[in-house]
Parts: sequence; structure tokens; C-alpha cells
Amino acid sequence: MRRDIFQAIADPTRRAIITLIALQAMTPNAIAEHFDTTRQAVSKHLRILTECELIKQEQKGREIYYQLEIEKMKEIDKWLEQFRAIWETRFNQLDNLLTDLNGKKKK
Amino acid sequence: MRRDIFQAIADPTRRAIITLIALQAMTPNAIAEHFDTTRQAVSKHLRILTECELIKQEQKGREIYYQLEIEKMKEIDKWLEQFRAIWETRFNQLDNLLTDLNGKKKK
DNA sequence: AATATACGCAACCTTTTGGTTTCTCAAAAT
DNA sequence: ATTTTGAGAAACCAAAAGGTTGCGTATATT
Repeated sequence: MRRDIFQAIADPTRRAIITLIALQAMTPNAIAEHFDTTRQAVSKHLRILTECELIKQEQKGREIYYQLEIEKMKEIDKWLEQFRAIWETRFNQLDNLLTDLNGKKKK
Repeated sequence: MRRDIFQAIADPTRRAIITLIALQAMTPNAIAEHFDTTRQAVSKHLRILTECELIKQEQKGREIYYQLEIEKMKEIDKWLEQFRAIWETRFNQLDNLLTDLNGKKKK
């Protein structure tokens, strides 16, 4: 069973859950109300998200509040870093090209 | 058949392919040499990546070079944006807290 | 004490995924 | 002209994903 962040965010429902609880912790029932599935299905998604440590639980009486581990989200950002370097380079190349063209014009 | 970027980058082999061809276009055979699978398996991954427009092909004789569509990668970045806002806010809150503590110390 | 609620867990089912093997076709090499 | 090489397409398969229903248990409510 592969369980990493990229796997976790592949599912659109899970991405929606992440967005939903990003600002405030919620219980499985409360979350399920936002979707067109059963609580159990949501519960499964929550388990997957928990297993890859994207969310954490906090028990309050018989209710369990799920909260986003925002720090973990940075791992995606970290992976993107290598490509960001490329698209910024592309931008710089364009920039240089424009500068060169300007230079030629001025000559 | 769901075919979006998040789905595409969920597979570790596909992420590796993306990284591999990020800097220079490669043929399926050349790509497959880097992995422990058959060319056909790689070919399937390439098809999925092509379908969600993360890569594009360029035919040269009987060889097909696959190249990363770096622009498409920005869509992931775009999704992350909402969370970046949160983790920067958290940082600011911490910053404010530290400032407050400093203020109290100074009093 | 009895009932209702919140939740996780397990069993089960269907569809999707990731892979392999085989086939075909077009371009290159001999 | 024949053979080799690069590559997509199709058929097939095992494993995983995503969902459902049913059950057990702990906490609240009455």
C-alpha cells in the first residue's frame, strides 16, 4: 500500500476535504455533509489522509475533529521547487532575449 | 476515465519521468532505460501524461521525443496557492507573537 | 437504565490502475 | 529487397482504489 502525499491528493474528494478543513477542524459527519457520499466513505479518505500525516485528529468527547497539517503541504511545494527553477529560467531567458533585442535596436 | 494532473503525478514512476525529461526531451526507449520496467509500461505512462497535457511529443523520423510542458506544472502551484496563504499567515502570527513578547520584555 | 449518536472497522463488490505479452506498422539499416 | 529498430495498440491479468452495508463500542441524552 503506497501512502504518500501525491497519492493522497490524487483524489478530488480528498482535495476538497483538505480545502474544507484547511481553515477549521471538522468532524467526519460535518465533512460528509458537504459531499454526495456516505460518512464511511469520507472516513476512509480521512484515514488515508491521516496515514500520510496530512491531517491529524483531536478527540473531543465522542467527536473527533480533523485538522489539516499545513506543514505537510509544503512537501508538494518542495517537489515543485525543481520545476519552478526551470520556469523561472525560461522567464530569464525571455528577459535576456528582450534585452538583447533592445541592445541591437539601440546600436 | 479521470485524467488530471494530480492523478498523473500520483504515480512515482510518472513523477520520475517528469523530472527526467524536464531538462531535455527523450524517446520512450531512452526513458525506459532509466527504469526497471518495459518500454510498453513507460509508453502507457507517457500516454497518460500526454492526455493531461503535461508532456508533448515531437516526431523525428521514427523516433518520438517527449518533452515536459512546464507551463502545465504551474497548475499544481496554483492549487497550492490557497495553502501558501495559510502557512504564511501562520508565520505572520508567529512573527506578531514574537514581536508582542519582545514588546512586553521591553516594558 | 435505556436509547440515541458519533465514529471506526471489517467484509464485500465493482472499477481503475499498472504491468506484461503479443501484434502491427513505419522508418532505417544492411 | 530484406531485416532490424522504434514505437503505438490491443488483449489480458493481478492488485489497488473507492464505494457500500453491517457491526461494535464509547460517549451523550432521556
